[in-house]
Formats: sequence, structure tokens, C-alpha cells
Amino acid sequence: MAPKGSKGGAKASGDDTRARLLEATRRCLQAEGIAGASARAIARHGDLNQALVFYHFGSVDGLLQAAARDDAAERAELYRDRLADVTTLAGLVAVGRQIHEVEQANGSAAVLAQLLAGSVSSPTLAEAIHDGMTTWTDLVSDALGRVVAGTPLGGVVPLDDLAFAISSLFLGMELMGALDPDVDRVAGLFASLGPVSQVLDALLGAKPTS
Amino acid sequence: MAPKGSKGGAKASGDDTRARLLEATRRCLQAEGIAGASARAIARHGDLNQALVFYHFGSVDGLLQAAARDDAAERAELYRDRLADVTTLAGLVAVGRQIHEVEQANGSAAVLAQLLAGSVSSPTLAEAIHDGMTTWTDLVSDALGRVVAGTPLGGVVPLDDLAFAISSLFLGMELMGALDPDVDRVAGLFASLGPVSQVLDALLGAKPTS
DNA sequence: GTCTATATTTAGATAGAC
DNA sequence: GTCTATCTAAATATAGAC
Repeated sequence: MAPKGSKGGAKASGDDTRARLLEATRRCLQAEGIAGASARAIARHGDLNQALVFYHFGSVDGLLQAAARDDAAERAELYRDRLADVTTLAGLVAVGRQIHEVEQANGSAAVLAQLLAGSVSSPTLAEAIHDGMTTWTDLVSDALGRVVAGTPLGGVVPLDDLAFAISSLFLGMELMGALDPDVDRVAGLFASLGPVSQVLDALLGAKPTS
Repeated sequence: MAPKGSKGGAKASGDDTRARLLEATRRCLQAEGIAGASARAIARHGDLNQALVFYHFGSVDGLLQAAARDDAAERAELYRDRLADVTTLAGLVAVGRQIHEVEQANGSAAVLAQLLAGSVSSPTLAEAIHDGMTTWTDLVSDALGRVVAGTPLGGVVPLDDLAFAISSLFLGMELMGALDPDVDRVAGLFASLGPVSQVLDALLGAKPTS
């Protein structure tokens, strides 16, 4: 299953190994957390050799930074289109619900939370996360702008502050929701937030366009 | 400054050491994160001997559990009265703002976030955090109940789900806000959320009692 | 209860064979 | 590029002196 032999013109070269290391990092962060994400532990999660971490990324911290940037790019890619269609609060909640479902299978918010926890002792990791976060909050901010446009809240709501809050909400929920995995509180929240958002849309006089 | 001699009838006994270890744990989690919270690192932050961790708490994980329970108790103590007075959304936002200010000086949410990050690899730590979290979310849930009572949202809003969301929001904001400590985004959010909550209170026809 | 070793394991990181 | 072997530092945890 591991493509290490010389096969045709395929590059058995390091690009594949780098990708596998990044994927192993994600899985390790989910299973063991940032405190358990050693070079050896990461390598185990991808059936790789521990030394490859340092050959390809210089250090464990370097690998974590790369994972942070890689994850951010993938996240933006995944949700850009969905968020671009949002024009109402109910629509935003619906997309949030979808994102949570993807996230459940995906675990990328859990990974991000672990990376954030690790960033307190690594300024370089903090910077890598910060960079990736802005592209994400920009997407949310644009969606919010369309939601409040033409409502009494237009001009009153600080879009970027609220985008920051919504992003934080997702992250925090993922962290707290992991406390008892039996009940999916986030799913429950979105389910009952549907009706609430419709009430609020009505109160705000929103005009759905989609 | 360290009370280690035999002084009058004061107990130079272990109670004081336990408290100092717990305080050192808080400081260490804030400065080094869960990944750097070793017995030695914690001891350094309180000018204590590394072996005391194991004598008093059995293991590093045991100390982290104790810190989680201790923090939860202190948090409930601190905010119970403030939240008990909340009857409007604007009032809730105002209290949230106060809590954030205390938190800025205090750092307890940052500590909690680190403990949560560590809980993925320690079921016992997860349980300790979970226990402390419910008393906190109960307080928020009660406050929310008073806010929506008599508004169109009464009966529509699931109080416990929303309390979960609000608690998650605080936690996530603290994590994300640490990314660039120059700008206090949380303070900015609360500042501009004041007017918004007043608009919403008006829309909901809330009748302030305080 | 507190300290000084110390035994044991695991961590990050590198050298050198292949 | 990948692997084995290895150096060094740091971790958990304990034993035993005080």
C-alpha cells in the first residue's frame, strides 16, 4: 500500500511523503492532542519514519506550521462557495449546520483547536494560524454583510467583530462538544436554531433572494 | 517570602503547598500551554520542588484535574451573583463584557482552553472539566431563561443549547483572541454589541426590570 | 512534608549507510 | 529520499535522606 518502489514515471519522490506527514499530523492531533504530538507519535499515525519529519519540515514545530497553513487553505476551498450564497440569517444557520456536519467527519476544527493551544508557546505557529484564519473570517464577514444589508442592523453590526465571534463560536463548540461525544450538542443547537433564525429574519424584515 | 519555617500555630503543612501548586499550574498553562505543562515546568512557576507534584496529586494529570475542578468552583463563585441579575439581552451583554474584563486580568478561560485541549488524551481530565462546566452552563441557562421570558423567542429558544453555545463562544474567543494580543477583539465586540443588543431588545419587546 | 538523587522512558535532532 | 543508530536533553515517577 505504501508506494515506495520505483514505478513507471510516477514520482516516488518526497511530495507524497510530505502529504502523508501532513495527514498523519492531523490524525495525531485529533487522537493525542497537541501535548502528545511528538515526531514519533505523528510518524506512527502515518506508518512513517520519525526522521522524515525533520528532513521535510526541519522540526516538529515546522510540521505543525505547515499543517496549519494546509488546513486553512483546504477549509477556505471547501466553504467559499457555500458561504457565497448566504443572504439571510436562516441561510447562514443552514450553512453553519452543513459545515458542522462536514466537520464531524473531518475533524478539522478539532485540529485547529489543538494547534491554537500549541501556539501559546510558539510565535511562529501562532503566525501561521493567524494567516490562515483571516481568509476564513473574511468569508464569514462577507456573508454577514449580505445578511444584515437592508435590515435595522445594517451599519450597526460590526462585521469583522461578528465574524470573529462566529469563527470563535465554531471553534469553542468543537472543543466543548468533545467533552461528551455521546450527545452532539452542536447538531442540537443548529436544529433548534433554524426556527429561531426564521423568527429573527421575520423581525428584521429580511428579503430572501435565494 | 516562602513560609516554610515553623511559625506559631500556623500550619506550615501541605495545604499551603497544594494551593501554591494549583496556582503554579494556572500560570504555567497560560505561559507554556498544555504541551509544556510538565511537572518540572509547573514547579518552576511556583518556586517549588518537582517531586511535590507527585506527593500531593499522584501525577501531573492528577494535578491538572484538581486545577480544573478548582477553577470551575472559583468561576461559579465569581459570576453567580452577576448573572443572577440579568433579565435583558443588553444586560447579558453587559455582564459578558464584565466577565471578559475579569478574564483579561485573570486568564482563567485561557487555562480552561488548555485543559480542554489536554482532555483529548485523558478521559479522567475530560470528566473533571465536564463536571465543572455544567455548573457554569447552568448559570448561563438560567440567565437566558429570564431574558427570553415573555418575548417571541420564549419557548422557541432551547436554553441549554444556547447556554452551551455562549460558553463555547467565550472559550473560543479567548483562544482566537490570543493570536494577536495587540488588538483586543473581544472588547471591541462587546463594545459594539451593546447597541445591537438594545435594538434587539426593542424588537423583542423586552421589559427591563432592573 | 520536603528535598536530593536516581532509574527509566521518551523527546528532538543528527550522522551516515543505503 | 529514506532508514537505522545514536547523542543529548527532558520527562515521569520513585526511594530514601532529612
